[in-house]
Amino acid sequence: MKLLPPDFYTRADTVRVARDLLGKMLVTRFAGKTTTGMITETEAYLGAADKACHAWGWRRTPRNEMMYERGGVAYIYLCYGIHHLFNVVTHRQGEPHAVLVRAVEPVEGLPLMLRRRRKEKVSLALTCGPGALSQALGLHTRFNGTSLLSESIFIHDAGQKVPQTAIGVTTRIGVESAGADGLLPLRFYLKGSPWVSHKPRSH
DNA sequence: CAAACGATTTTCT
DNA sequence: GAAAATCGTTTGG
Repeated sequence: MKLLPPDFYTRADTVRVARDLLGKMLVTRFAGKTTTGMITETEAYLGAADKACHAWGWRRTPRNEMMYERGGVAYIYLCYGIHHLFNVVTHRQGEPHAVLVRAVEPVEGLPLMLRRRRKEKVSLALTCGPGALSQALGLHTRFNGTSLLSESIFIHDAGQKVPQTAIGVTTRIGVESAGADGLLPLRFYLKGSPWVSHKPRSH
């Protein structure tokens, strides 16, 4: 198994990291129970210059503190009082960039995912959407700051090839209030995969 | 200290 | 398609 190395995450090009994360395996292992999802959809958040980013204008609060860490740790925060959103912190320490994981394809530990989601049957709703996949994989805010090379949360390359031409690009979801930055093409997904939170527009 | 607000999901009409 | 659910964080007085 090829664990993604530290320098995968510390790169300054967060867009590149967001693209490279597609097709990789996101694994959680809590109390010996493993769940795995293949990453199918991501969004890049580009630090102080990005109005849609929590760290826009170098805003620094207890919540977004982890974004300022060296790339390679998890930034998990509570959204709408209900949903735990999982981000991969990128770039060097002091540069608050991150990649939001918005959807995965279930790979391993399906029964546990179903139990966590309180669902009977596997469906797209199981792991499509940032709040949904986090719940399925047990990614709770209590794991905020956890290393992505740890025993409990890690990402590995299972050999899935993703050529750049297989990646779809759109604007990010739910950041309309960020003005022009809300229109930047920073959402990436595996073309043709049903495991994405919003279907690409058809003509 | 009070009040508004989410990088969403689910349910109901 | 609209609206509720739900609460920690952030902001303003």
